[in-house]
Amino acid sequence: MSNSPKTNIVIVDDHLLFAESLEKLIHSFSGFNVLFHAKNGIDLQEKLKNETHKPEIILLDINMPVMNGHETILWLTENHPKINVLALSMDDNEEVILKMLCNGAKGYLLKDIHPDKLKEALNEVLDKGYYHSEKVAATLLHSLSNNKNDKPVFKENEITFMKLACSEKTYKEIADEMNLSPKTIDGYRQELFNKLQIKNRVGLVLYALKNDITML
Amino acid sequence: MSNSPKTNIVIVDDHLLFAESLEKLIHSFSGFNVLFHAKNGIDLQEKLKNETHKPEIILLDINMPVMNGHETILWLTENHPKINVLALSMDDNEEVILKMLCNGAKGYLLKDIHPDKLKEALNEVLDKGYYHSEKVAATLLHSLSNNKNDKPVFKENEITFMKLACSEKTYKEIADEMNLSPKTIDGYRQELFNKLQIKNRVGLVLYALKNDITML
DNA sequence: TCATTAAATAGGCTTTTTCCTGTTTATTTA
DNA sequence: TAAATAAACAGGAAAAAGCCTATTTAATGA
Repeated sequence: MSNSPKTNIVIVDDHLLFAESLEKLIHSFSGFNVLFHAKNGIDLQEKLKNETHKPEIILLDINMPVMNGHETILWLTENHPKINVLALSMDDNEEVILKMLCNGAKGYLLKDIHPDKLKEALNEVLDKGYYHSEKVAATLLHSLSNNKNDKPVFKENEITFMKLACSEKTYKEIADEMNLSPKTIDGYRQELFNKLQIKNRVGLVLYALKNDITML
Repeated sequence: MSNSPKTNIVIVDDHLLFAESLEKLIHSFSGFNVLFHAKNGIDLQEKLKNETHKPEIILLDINMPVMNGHETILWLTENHPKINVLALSMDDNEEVILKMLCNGAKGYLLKDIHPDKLKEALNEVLDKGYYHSEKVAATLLHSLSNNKNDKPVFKENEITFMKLACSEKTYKEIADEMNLSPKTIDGYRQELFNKLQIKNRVGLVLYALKNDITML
C-alpha cells in the first residue's frame, strides 16, 4: 500500500530553474509524480543507482555539460531499456533530433511547446510507447524527402586539413604542421572544393564551422 | 477589497513550457502571483495595454523572435519605468548582460540558477530595487578588470564589408555589390586587418562569426 | 571660404591561393 | 607478383589576396 499509483518521472536538465519549474507543472497534471532531477548524465547515473523506484519516464535535456543528452541516452538504452526517454530541447536541428530518436528516444519535445502538449506526450508514451509531435514529424519528413543526407565522407587527413584551414595559417604552414608537401595539401584542398562544391577557402571555413568540424 | 496583496509578476518568454512551468514555481512562493505571460515584446505591449493591473515585476527573456529582450526593455523603461524588469536568460555573455543592465534591467538571472535564488531575487527587487547574483557580479567585474572592453569600433561600411567577406565572394564582387571601387574595399580590408590584428581573410571571417557580425 | 580631416581611390608589387594536368610512390588485391 | 588503385607530390600559370605609399574627393568646422 505504500505504492503510489502515479507515474514516476525523472527530469535531467542542467537548468535548475527550468527543472524545478517543470516539476511544479508536472505535479499539476494528475497522475504524475516527479521522482527527482539530475543535472546531467553522470548525476543521473548516480541517482538512479541509489533509487529503488525506477521512473517510467525520463525527460532528458540534450545540451548539458559533463555528460550530454546523446551520451546519456546511449547509456540509458543500454542499462535501462525499460525506461521511456523523451528528449527535451530547444534545438530543432534535424540531425540532433534524428540522432536522439535513433539512439532510442521515444519522442522529441521542443521546449517551446504548449504545456498541454507535454501532458499529451507523457500520456501517449505510457500508452503507445512513443510520442511524436506534428512539428518534429514534419521536420523529419522534410529531412528525409529533402535527402541532402548524402553529405560527403571525408578522409582523416582531409578533416585535419579542414580544421587547420580554419585559422590564419597559410597552406605552407599547414603543410609543415602536417608534415606533408604543400602540393599534397593543395590536393586535399582541391578535393574538398570539389566534394563541397565551394569556390575558395572562405567557403571551406564556413562549411567546417557550420558542421562543427573544428578545433576552435 | 478585491485587491490582492500579492506581488504581480509577468513572464515574457517564447518558451511556453518554461513560462508555464515557471508560473507554477512562482505560485509556490508565498506572496507572488503571475498576472499573465507574453510570447515576446509585441505580445507584452498588447497585453499590458488591456490590463488595468500593472505588474510590479517583469521577468524578461532575451532571446525571442519578433521582439527580443533588448528591444523590449528599451520600450519598457520608456513606457513603464515603474516596473522592475529582471532579465532572464541562459546566456552568460558579458556583453549581453551589460547591455540589459545598461538599458534598465534591475537584475540579470541565469536560467540555471537555483529556484531559491529566484525567490530571493524577486524579494530583493521589491525591497532594494535591484538584485545581482554573485555570478553575474563576478562576470561583470571580470569583464571590467579584464578590460578587453576596448574592442574596436567599426564604421558602417566596414561592417557591411565584413559581413560580405563571410562568403565565397571575391573582393571585386563585394566592391560591385557595395558600389565602391575595389581599391576602397582593399582599404577597408587593410583597416580591419590592423584594427583586429589579423593576417588574412580567414581571420576576418572567424572574428565576424565569433562576434555575430553576420548575415548568415 | 579656407584649412582640416575623413573617405574613397590608385599604382605597383609580393605573396597566396586556386586550377589543371601530370608523375611518382605506396597499398591492395586478384 | 603484376595489375589496379589510392595517396602523395610537382610544374607551371592565372587569379585573388595582401601590402605600402600616395593622391583625389567629400565633408566639416572655424
